[in-house]
Order: sequence, then structure tokens, then C-alpha cells
Amino acid sequence: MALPLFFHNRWLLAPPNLHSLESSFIAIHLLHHTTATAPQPHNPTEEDEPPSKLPPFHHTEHNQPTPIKELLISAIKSASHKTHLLQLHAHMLRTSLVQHPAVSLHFLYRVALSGPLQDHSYSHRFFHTITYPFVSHYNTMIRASSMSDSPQKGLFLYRDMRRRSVSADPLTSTFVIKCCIRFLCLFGGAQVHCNVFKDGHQSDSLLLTSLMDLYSQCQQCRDACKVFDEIPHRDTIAWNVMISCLIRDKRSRDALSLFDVMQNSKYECEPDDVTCLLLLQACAHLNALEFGERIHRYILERGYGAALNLSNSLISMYSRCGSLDKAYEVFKGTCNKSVVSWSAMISGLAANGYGREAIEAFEEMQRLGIRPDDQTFTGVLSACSHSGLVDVGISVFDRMSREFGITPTIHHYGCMVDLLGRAGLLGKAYQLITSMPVRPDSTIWRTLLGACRIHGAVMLGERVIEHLIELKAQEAGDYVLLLNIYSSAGHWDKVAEVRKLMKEKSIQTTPGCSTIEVKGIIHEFVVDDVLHPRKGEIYEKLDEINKQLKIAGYVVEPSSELHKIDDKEKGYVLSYHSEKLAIAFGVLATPQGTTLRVANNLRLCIDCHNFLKTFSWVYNRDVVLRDHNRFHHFRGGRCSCNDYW
DNA sequence: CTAGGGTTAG
Repeated sequence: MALPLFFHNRWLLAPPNLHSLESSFIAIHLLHHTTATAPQPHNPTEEDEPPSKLPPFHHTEHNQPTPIKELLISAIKSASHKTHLLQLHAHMLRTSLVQHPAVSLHFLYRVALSGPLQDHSYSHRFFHTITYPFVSHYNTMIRASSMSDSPQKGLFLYRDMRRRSVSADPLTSTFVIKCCIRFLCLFGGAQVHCNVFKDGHQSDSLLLTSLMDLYSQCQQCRDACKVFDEIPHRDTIAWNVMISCLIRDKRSRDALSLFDVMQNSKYECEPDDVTCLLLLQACAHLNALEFGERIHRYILERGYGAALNLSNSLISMYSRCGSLDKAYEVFKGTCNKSVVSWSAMISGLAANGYGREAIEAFEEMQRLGIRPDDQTFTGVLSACSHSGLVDVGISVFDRMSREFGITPTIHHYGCMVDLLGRAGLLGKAYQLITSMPVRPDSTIWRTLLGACRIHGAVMLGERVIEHLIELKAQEAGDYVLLLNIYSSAGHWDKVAEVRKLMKEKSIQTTPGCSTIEVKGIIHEFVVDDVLHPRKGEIYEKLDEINKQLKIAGYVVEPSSELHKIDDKEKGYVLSYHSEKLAIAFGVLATPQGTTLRVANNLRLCIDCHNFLKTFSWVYNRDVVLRDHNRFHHFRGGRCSCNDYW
């Protein structure tokens, strides 16, 4: 708005950026009539007693339509400079309008919530000068705390509010819950939940949705489900929160099933872009390519195709389902590729064994002027380690901090340990762990232990186990690796010793688990599975496959990976590893020549690796197997990886 | 005597 001419010379006195007539009027008015400087706020320590009755607001004074009040509010609304606000504060004090609910609320709103005038300590000081704060005042303060660095304050305010028997509305609870989520305070959240019932807000869908999110983020999936069941009308966001909860709880399969449930005639809820984002994550976890493709089609149908976050998720999903060409297709079709897109593509190439291509992509993105970040480097370094590009990896690691100013995290060190370890530079890897500035975690020692296994380094292996024991983080898998190190070195006495130790400590092995997707349905198998409805057929098929493979020269490795420690004691000749069961089921359930896609939660053992190599040749089927950190593409008797020989 | 809410990419 153009200012009237007569304001022009005074305009210079007022702070810049005044864009409304009212605000400049007030500001100038104040400049001329105020001698007061910025008010000294009240001392917040002097706590008032809770009011016995309703606030004695002086209606007589302010209730008649005073134009000054309205002007003040609009001035507060349009204030654009700090000094301006201070002047308004002074004015409010002089006219006693500070205690006017509407005025103080507007003022609080400007100071507490995000914007150029935000000032947390000022807002707290101001808030404490309000003698009888209303719900709205508390709401504003609590909401501000939920977005600040000290979300605990929100909970304190909430308690204060209840103590002063100011009744909470659904929004208050929503904001406090947000605070609790910020610092994962399950206890505080549960308190709020109780009060929600007391206040009679137990059927407010939005409030219940945030409660669900609280339980979900605090790893209380069951409570989240309970809350979900109580929501009267579940909208898309409620479903999304439920799905994200299931994914967090590693129940990706259940999460996928909700895609159909929410759409059925009973609920009639349309999945939106966030739903797709979440479900793509679930597909990536489960290696559920067909389901992922379905989501992809849905995205195109709904016209979400241009969204960058969805494209990035698709790239990641396809590459984590071992379908690299599809990932590349999406990648090519993505406009305005961001670091995220490039990193997803690079990690995808890396996990599928295309180290050189990953490096090329890395160079290309730099040529296009996209700055790599820490996650890009994780991808690049893992590409180097999976493809044995030792020198490249070392130089990239070096450039990362020197050229790009990124301090390596534990993940980067992990990649380097893996890289050096695989290449047989075990001493260097050990040295790197002991000299790095971050505290080594169990994963990094485990990586080194894996390298010791490959290279048969008995002594170092023992040392690594000690470190794991020191961290109190040793798992069954670690002892299994140690067992394998001993057994491949022929130290049978030590093997017995470790077994005894494991028994004494009663260490359980993590059950191996494989999934295979057939016609969009995920089938899950564990070692020696007895739960699958077609188990009879499956075991028969597996025996048949075993016979066929033996003819072709496949030999069971007797001293191979001992995933199941008790096998021999139980007298099993051969345990049915879950990946083999999944393969047998795949042969049963899919037509000749179909690629079998299997995901496994552990590291593929040498025996299964040999089994799959021979299988891919004898049965003339491609197998894409994802183990816990990479892909193995089996075709014609060979595997894309160079980890096993 | 009134501002304001919940899910989200590598």
C-alpha cells in the first residue's frame, strides 16, 4: 500500500518495513508520546496463588469499544521489527492493556512462535507477567516449546496450567504430546493420555492421532494400535501414522497389508503421497518388488509422479529390491535431481555390485554442481568396498574431509574398515578403529570380525571378540563367526571351547529368516520352518533340488557356517536354511524361468552361496538375493559378488 | 475473548 504523503518525513523515524497504515500510525503515535523505554519484565519466580474464582478482568475499563485496542492488535499483528514490538509493549503497560486477553495473546503469538520476531526468553518473561493466562496463552506457549530446543518446558507449562485449574482443550493436549515426542517422554505422554479422558476429549481424532504418534515413536506399538482402534473416524493421516508405526516396529508386512485394508469398502480411505512414501520404505525392507511396482502405478495414477520425495523413494525402493534398471529408469526421469536422488542411485549401484558405475555417478553429480553430503559418501565408500576398489576408496575418504569439509561419522569409518578388511589389510583396519576419533561401536568390530573370517585371522579374531565382550554387545552371530574362524583354521579344540562358552552364557542364535514375494504376497521362512501351509511340498521340492544339484557337482560344506549351533547334537545332517526353503517355494510357486527374489536378514553362508550358484545354472533361473548388507545376483552358475571364493 | 493441530525421501 502506498503511504499518504503526509507520512513521508515521519516515516524515517519509524522502523523499516511497516506495511500497514494502522501499524505505522500506532508506531508514530507511540514515538511521539512515549518516554518509556523497553519494559523490564516481571520476575517469573514470584508465583501467584491459583485463582479461587474467575479472573477479575476489569471489564469496565476495556469492554467498551475502544478503537485503541483494535489498533493495538492490528499493530501487533503487522509489527515487523523488534523495537516496534518493544514500543508496543511499553504502550500496553501504560494503558494497562497488557492484561487484556486478546491483546496479550496476539503479542505472545508474535514473540513466541516462529517468525522474525521470535524470542523464547522474551516470550517466557512476558507470559509470566500475565496474571490470569487463558488456555490460548498456554496453548501458544506450549506450542512454541514443542518447536524449541527445550520441549520439556511445554510439559512444565502444562502441569502449571492444570495446577491453576485452567481447563485444557484438545489443542493443548496435542501440543504437549508434541513436546513429549520431541524428548521421547513416554511417562509424560501417558499422563497426558489420562488427562485426555478426564477432559472428555477421548474421541477427538486429531488428538488421538498425535497420541498414536507418541506411542509409536516411544516404541510402544501395541499402545499405538489400541489408540488407533479407538479413533472413531480414521482419516488418511491416522492410517499413515499407523503404517509408520508398524514400519518402525519392523512389521513391514503388516504395514503393506494396510494399503488394501484402508481402501476397502468399510473404511474408504484414499492413500495419499505420504502413504506411498511410507509403503515404499516397507517394500524396500521386504524386497517386495511387485508391491513396490503396484505403489509406483498408484503414484502415477494419482498424479504424484512429479514429487521429488516420491521419486527418490522409488529409486531407493527399486535398488533395494535388486531391480537396478527400474531404479535407473526412475532416476533418469526425475527432473531437478537433488543430492538425495544421486545418493540413492549411488547406494543402489553400490549394493548391487556396480562399483565403477557408482564412482562415475559420483563424478557426474559433481560435474553438475551438486554438492555431495555425508550420506553420498557412505554410498561411494560402500561401493568401493563391495567392488574392491581399495585405492579409490582411500582417496575418496581423504577428499571427503579435506575437500568437502565433512567429518567422517561411524558409518564412514565402518565402510573403510570393511574396505581394508576385505582387501586383507587387517592390521590397517584394526589401526583405523583404534585411532579414529569416534567411539567404536559393536557393528564396526563385527565388520572387522567378518574380515577376519574371510582371511582366517585367528589371533585378530580373538582380539576383536574381546572388544565386543568389553562393549557387552556380543551376539550369537559373533560367536558363530569366531567358530568359523577356528574351524576353517582346524582348531577343533577351540571350537569345542567356544561352543561350551556359548552354552554357559546361554547365547541364542538370531534365527535366520528369508522372505520371497510371489504374486505380490510376501512369504516368510525361518530355519527348519514348519509354519508355512505348503511345508510338505516345499521340503519335498528341496530334497529334489538337492539331489539334482549333487549330480551337478554341488557338495555340502560340512564345516561350513554353523548358523545353527545345535545341528550336530540333534543329529541333523543338514539344516534347512531359510534361504533354501524360500528358493524351493519359489520353484514351486512360479513358472519356469522366473527370477527369484529373496531377502535374508543375516549374511549368506558359504554353503548357501554354493548352493545358489549351482542352482542358478542347473535350473536356469536368476536369483537375486539380498542379505543384510548387499545383493547377490546369481546367473548361470556365477554370482555378481566377489566375497566368496 | 482468540491464534492454533496430527503423518513425510537417500
